Amino acid sequence: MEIPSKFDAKKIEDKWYAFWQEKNFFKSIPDKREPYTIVIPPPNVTGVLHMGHMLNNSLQDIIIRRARMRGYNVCWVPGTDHASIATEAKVVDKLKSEGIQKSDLTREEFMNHAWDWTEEFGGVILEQLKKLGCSCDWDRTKFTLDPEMTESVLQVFEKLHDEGLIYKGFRMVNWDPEAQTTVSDEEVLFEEKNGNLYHIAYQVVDSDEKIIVATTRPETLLGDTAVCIHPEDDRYSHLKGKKVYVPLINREIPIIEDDYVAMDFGTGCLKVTPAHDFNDKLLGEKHQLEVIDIFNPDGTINKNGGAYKDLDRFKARKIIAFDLESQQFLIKTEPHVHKVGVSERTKVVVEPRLSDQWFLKMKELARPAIDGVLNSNDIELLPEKFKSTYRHWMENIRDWNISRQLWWGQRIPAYYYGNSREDYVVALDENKALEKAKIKSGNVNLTLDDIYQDEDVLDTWFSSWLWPISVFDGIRNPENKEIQYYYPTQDLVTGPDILFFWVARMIMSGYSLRGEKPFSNVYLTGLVRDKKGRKMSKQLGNSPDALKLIEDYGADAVRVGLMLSSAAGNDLLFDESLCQQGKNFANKIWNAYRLIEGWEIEESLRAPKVATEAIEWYENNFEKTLTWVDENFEKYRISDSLMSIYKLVWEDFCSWLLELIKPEYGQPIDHQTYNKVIILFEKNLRILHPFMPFLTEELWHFITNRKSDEALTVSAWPEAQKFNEKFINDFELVQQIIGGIRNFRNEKNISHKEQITIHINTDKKKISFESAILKLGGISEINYSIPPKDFVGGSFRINNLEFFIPTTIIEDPESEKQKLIHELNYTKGFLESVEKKLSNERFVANAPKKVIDLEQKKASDAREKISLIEKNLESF
RNA sequence: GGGCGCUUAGCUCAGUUGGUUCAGAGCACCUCGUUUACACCGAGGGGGUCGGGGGUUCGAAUCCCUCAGCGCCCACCA
Repeated sequence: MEIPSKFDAKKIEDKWYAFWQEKNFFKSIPDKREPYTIVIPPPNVTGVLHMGHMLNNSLQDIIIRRARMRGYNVCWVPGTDHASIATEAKVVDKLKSEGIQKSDLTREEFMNHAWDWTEEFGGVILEQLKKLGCSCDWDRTKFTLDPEMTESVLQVFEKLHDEGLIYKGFRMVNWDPEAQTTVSDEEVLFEEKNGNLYHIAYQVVDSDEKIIVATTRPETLLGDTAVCIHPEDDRYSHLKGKKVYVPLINREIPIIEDDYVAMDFGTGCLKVTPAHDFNDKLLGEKHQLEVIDIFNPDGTINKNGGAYKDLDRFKARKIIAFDLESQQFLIKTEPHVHKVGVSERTKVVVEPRLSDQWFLKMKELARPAIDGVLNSNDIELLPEKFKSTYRHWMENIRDWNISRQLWWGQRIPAYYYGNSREDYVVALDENKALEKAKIKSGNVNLTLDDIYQDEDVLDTWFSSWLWPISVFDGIRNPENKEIQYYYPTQDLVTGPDILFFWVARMIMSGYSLRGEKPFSNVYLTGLVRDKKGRKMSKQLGNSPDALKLIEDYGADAVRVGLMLSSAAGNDLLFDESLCQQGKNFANKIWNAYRLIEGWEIEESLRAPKVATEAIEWYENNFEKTLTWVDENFEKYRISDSLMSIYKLVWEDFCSWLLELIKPEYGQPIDHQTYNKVIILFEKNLRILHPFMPFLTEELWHFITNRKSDEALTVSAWPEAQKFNEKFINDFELVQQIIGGIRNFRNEKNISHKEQITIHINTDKKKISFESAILKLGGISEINYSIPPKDFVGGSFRINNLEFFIPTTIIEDPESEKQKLIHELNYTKGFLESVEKKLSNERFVANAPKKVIDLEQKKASDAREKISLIEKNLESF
């Protein structure tokens, strides 16, 4: 068979992926084996693969593939998330481009459009994951809006409502005027903005005096219901109990006192707008102030704004500031930098707004979740540094606003039957609701026409927080075989940005709904950043096209590139050159096989010593590396694992082992060596497979004709064996010696083709791996003796071995001498420092024996070296 | 404002309880090499007072204090 010298990933990737699927290697059904389960962090159904997905799905696939090879019943559940606000925004945009306004549509019409959209774009990202090589059990693909998933969500809503954990509250929430929905606290980003601090004069009623209030939002004065001063503020004490007029609208409002006011900020006097500010709301409640809402849902001023009605909030701010100034209410305006909350999705400034919303009480749910992660270690959270963040958040957790004023999502299963906001029941469908309503209202004559369902939908996270349970139908059928077998899952791999949105909430739902953790390990990856350290995002346009990367470099190469750059839990600065490195590595492995494959086998030949020794060394070395790899996997140090395999294959296998066993040009290889090297190559493929599934599967099938149901992907991960460190150490010395010889050749310009003889200053028995030195050093003969007096040549030292190589190039004796003197002085200085240490009584008294022994060995080695150099110097 | 973390070779980062091999790796760089697997290659090499300062210790990249720079999370100072 003719193997091309370049590995072409494109030619093989689809073939092997189809093969794996056809053979159902990724499929899992409960059996007697131990399960190994991962649920995918479901990407947005209409999303496309970006670098963050590539990173965490590569990681999951590597973990999954290794587990599969280790004999677990591996189940990786894929799926997508309906991402209510993001998807709805996309659909609204699309409709707008077609000249359709959302407000023109009925709920049902809009939903049809949204489903069309989902069917058109949904699942694209899952196809992309296949390109990356992800070995999910695709038959299990779930969507958070699937009917059974929705049913699970609604059941949970009902259950938590019945337990009193879900309640309806008239609360101040973050309102997104663009999307016209509430957003959770976690979806609000604070941005520093340049604004103004307006000093506004409020006329005191029945007095000539004015009181100056500082505010950043003059338009909210339309909703002012008090002015607040600090009770101990002498500047204003005479005004206690008086009233003021709100400028422009001349409404009378009281002056109240509260020590919440900071006397040293602004004028020490605060205007209170309970409808539009979180603090003012609290003040309002405390002092029983009137609440005047001045905004429409779209952020324009409502009828309470009088003359300013229908103005956009920012326009209103300008006009009111202008009016204040022209009517001499505005004392001064100073620039002021402050943080403003913006909606994560739409980037518009959120408006604190009072409205009826549904909430989930979190305090009780948080308790076991805190304990499980921080005390009992039931769940391992990695990297450790996130534990303190987690603790901080969980201990200060606030109730979760789970309602959204959107259509795309699970509609809240609350049905109203009366006029009061409390006249509602929670039920899974309207018939059940009707029955409940009849009972609750006492009115048996109610009909379906008398009840109507809540307009809001549930926050997306209210479905995804159930993900590890709901994908196995563990909500509706808690005792089913699947959930009992697969739950709790093993690992959760995701980005740190959704630790609170999602991870913490899954932990809470797991403990509270199943009484058991949802997963044993949480591994938070770093964020993928560009070379300038910016987070890769669509907005910035700095994220490379994930699919193009796979196209250009091959999936294996991209996976390797990502893994090489991602240290555990640290952010990674992604650079495309890392994919090139991955591609080079793939090509290297490919060519290693090409070399082996090209050898002609001669049955009658016996294995040369150099080959048997080299193989023995490599076998030990392999086991040592494998042990290290396994250890690192346990710690989720995946990139360290890969790096050690990378070095094992490229350096140890290719540069050392293959070079040592390679037969002379045109010569055949012996049967025994050939078989062994094939076995070793195959073992390399096994441990490479999780990282580079396509290439390794291809090569594995090259090696021998496999049966049709055989595949590397379901072969066994090698069991790490005991190894003999002595082989590795001895060979290391030999590597140094060969390095010394090569360096000598380089310096002296001796071609590698030229065979040379060498003297070593020892009459001891031969050095281990002598044959390796002969072969790779290009040495024709080793003499274990110092060279004769008339020797012409040079020398170098490795440890305390001195090597003499004859050369016709005569060194300048003076520079040679200077070099020796320099080395002598350095060694003497070193010896001095070691001796000083050894003569320090406190060192000898305190340091462990091991350390002292080492220092003594260093000293004696140094002495030996000094005498060696001095002897050499005598000849000058 | 509160909390957490980072700063080690040109770049990206390892460095696990302070003690051979602790000053490392990969990439990049320089020199040499068209050797019959691979130039997506081979051989060799240079490069860091471990952010600054102070302390603890026989011994510090590692522990403590402090300063500087950077990042993240949380938080309603109008």
